[in-house]
Amino acid sequence: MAEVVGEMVRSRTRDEILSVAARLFSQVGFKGTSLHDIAVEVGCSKATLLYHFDSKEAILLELVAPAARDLAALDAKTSELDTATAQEAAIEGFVDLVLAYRREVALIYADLPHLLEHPAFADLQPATTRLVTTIAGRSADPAAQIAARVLLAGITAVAIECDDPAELRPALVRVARRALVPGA
Amino acid sequence: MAEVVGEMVRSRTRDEILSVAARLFSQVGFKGTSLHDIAVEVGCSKATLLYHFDSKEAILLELVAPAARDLAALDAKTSELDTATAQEAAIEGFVDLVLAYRREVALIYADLPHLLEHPAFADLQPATTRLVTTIAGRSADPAAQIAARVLLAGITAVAIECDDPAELRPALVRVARRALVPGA
DNA sequence: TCAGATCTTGACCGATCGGTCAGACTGTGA
DNA sequence: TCACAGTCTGACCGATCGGTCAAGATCTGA
Repeated sequence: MAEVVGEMVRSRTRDEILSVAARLFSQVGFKGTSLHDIAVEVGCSKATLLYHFDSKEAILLELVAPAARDLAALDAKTSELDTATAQEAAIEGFVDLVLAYRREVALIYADLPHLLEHPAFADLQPATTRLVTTIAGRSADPAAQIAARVLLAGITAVAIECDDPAELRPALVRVARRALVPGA
Repeated sequence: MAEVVGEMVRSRTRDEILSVAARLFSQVGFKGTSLHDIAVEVGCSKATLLYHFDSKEAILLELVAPAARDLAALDAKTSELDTATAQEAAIEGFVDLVLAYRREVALIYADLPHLLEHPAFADLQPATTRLVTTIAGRSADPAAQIAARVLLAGITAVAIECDDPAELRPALVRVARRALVPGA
């Protein structure tokens, strides 16, 4: 029982560090946020941050890992479906993912070149590329690929700014279908 | 004549500073780029950079000013047109603008919150908002507004990565029309 | 009560940051 | 030749950065 309480106490500081860091990283960027900034908002010291995390970068990596993992899972899932089903599932799945992970996606978006250097995210780019292809209806037409990339980037950018995911979801799915699905 | 030669010499270093800074700012961000980084690539000293520009921030502001100005001009131009003509002109004008200023748009994109604090860019957000409305066909439907924002952000993101603007232009215009224009 | 584990911190570190300035170099026109 | 303007720079500045560490506080189980 005491172990559980200990875990909860430890989790509280650690979770608060992640929460504050996520907010600051998405507002002013990874480089625009200092350990000092995070510590002040959490109400602890820089040394506390670095007791819980190996480095500033480790905080970022821990924040974005779940979203990166779910992106890879979505890619894997849609690879197994036929073209039309996969396109629909990819559109809805992607919209749901970016709405669920708005902040994390903002971090990935802002620091993609930097994150791509990290081994943990080596598959991020290929997975994204495959997802683009799926959303383009597996079309070889360059215009369809471009359209898919426009919609993915646009959905991401708008989702990031969003306060009401439930209201936004149908509109995002609709604009993607309209732009990408034949006869939509 | 000597004045002209002097102008050319002065312009050369200054232009090179802007060119290198634009590339570095768009690759690793304003905060991710140091005066030292820029100086090393230009082949001069930090003091030379600050001889030609008042500050690091002044370099950024000078880089993005033309694009911001042309965005405002596009907004002004399309405000005077009827809805359908304005929508089409705004779509094409916006695509042309982001293709012409890919790097500068990347800088604006990455540092928007920071830039919006500067008086010179106070109208950037309102102009962008009006452009969204124009591209949405001046529709009051929130879904149309969302669709317009998705397309603007998506076109911007894809244009930034682009190597061949001439090839990309028709595809960008087409996906915007398809997503936004009734009966397209 | 006490040893050990966990959490926290102030002081400090080397490195880098944006920026300044006195002085040197170059070019020019009188 | 020389005064002046324009360009450039090395050395330096104060501030901030990411990170370390010895030590203290707290909690826990025996």
